[in-house]
Amino acid sequence: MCGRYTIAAGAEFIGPYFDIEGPLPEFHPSYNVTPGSDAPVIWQAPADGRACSLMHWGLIPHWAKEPSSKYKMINAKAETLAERPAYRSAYKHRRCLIPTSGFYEWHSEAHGKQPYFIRMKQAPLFAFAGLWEYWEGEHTINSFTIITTPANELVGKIHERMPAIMLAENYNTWLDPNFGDESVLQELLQPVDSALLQMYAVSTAVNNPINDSADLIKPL
DNA sequence: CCAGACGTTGTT
DNA sequence: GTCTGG
DNA sequence: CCAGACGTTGTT
DNA sequence: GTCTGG
Repeated sequence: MCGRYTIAAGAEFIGPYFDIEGPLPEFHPSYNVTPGSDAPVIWQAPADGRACSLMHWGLIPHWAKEPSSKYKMINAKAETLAERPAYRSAYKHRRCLIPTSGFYEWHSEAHGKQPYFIRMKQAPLFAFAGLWEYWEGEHTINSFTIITTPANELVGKIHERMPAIMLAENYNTWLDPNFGDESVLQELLQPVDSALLQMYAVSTAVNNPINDSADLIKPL
C-alpha cells in the first residue's frame, strides 16, 4: 500500500513539471507526508486546464455525515475502483495526480518492521494516480486517495502492494474527465516496471510522523 | 419497505 | 484491542 | 503508514 | 448517493 511518501520539491518545481498555468498553492517540501495532512494534487475540470490544489489525504465520501468520521480512505485498490460505491463516481469524473519524489513501505522482519524508500531512478519528481472527492458542509473539503496495485518484482521483495505510478506520457488521458474507456484506464494503472525504480532500507526515524528531514531518505 | 454500510492492509 | 492524530 | 491515547473527579 | 441485508 502507500501510507507515507515524500515531496521534496516546492511549488516552483511542481508548476512547470505538470504544466500548471493557473495559481499554485503554498506548501512546504516534506520527507514525511502522512495521512490526514494536506498535500498538492493535480486535477482537471471538465472544460478547463490542469490545476493544482491542496487537498486532504484520506478521501471523504460526499455522503459521509461527518468529515471526521471513519470514512477516510487513504488507499483505493486499482482492481475494484469501478465497483466500490465510495470510489465509483470519483473514478469516472475526478481522477487526479499526486506529485511525489518517492514513497515508503515497511517490511515485517524478525526484529520488527524495517522501512524502505522507493524512488524513480530517472525522475526526481513523478506522480501517483489518485482520485479526489469533495464534501459539502459548512466549508467544502477536498480530499484524495492514492490508488494501489499489486507490487512489481522489486517492491514485491518487501510488500504485497504499492502505489500506482502514472507515467508522464499518460497524464493527459488519466486527467481528462471526459475520457471514459475503462479498459484503457485499467491499463494505465498496471504496476510500473521494476527497472524504473530504486529501493533501499532507511532509518526507522521515518516511523514517527513528527520527523521530517532529508536524513529520512538516507540509505542505511 | 427501511436500516445500515460504504475501505485497505496485514495478520491470524 | 481499537481509535485518533500526525 | 506509525505513534500515542485510551478516564473521571476534584483541586490548583 | 447507492447497494445490501433483513
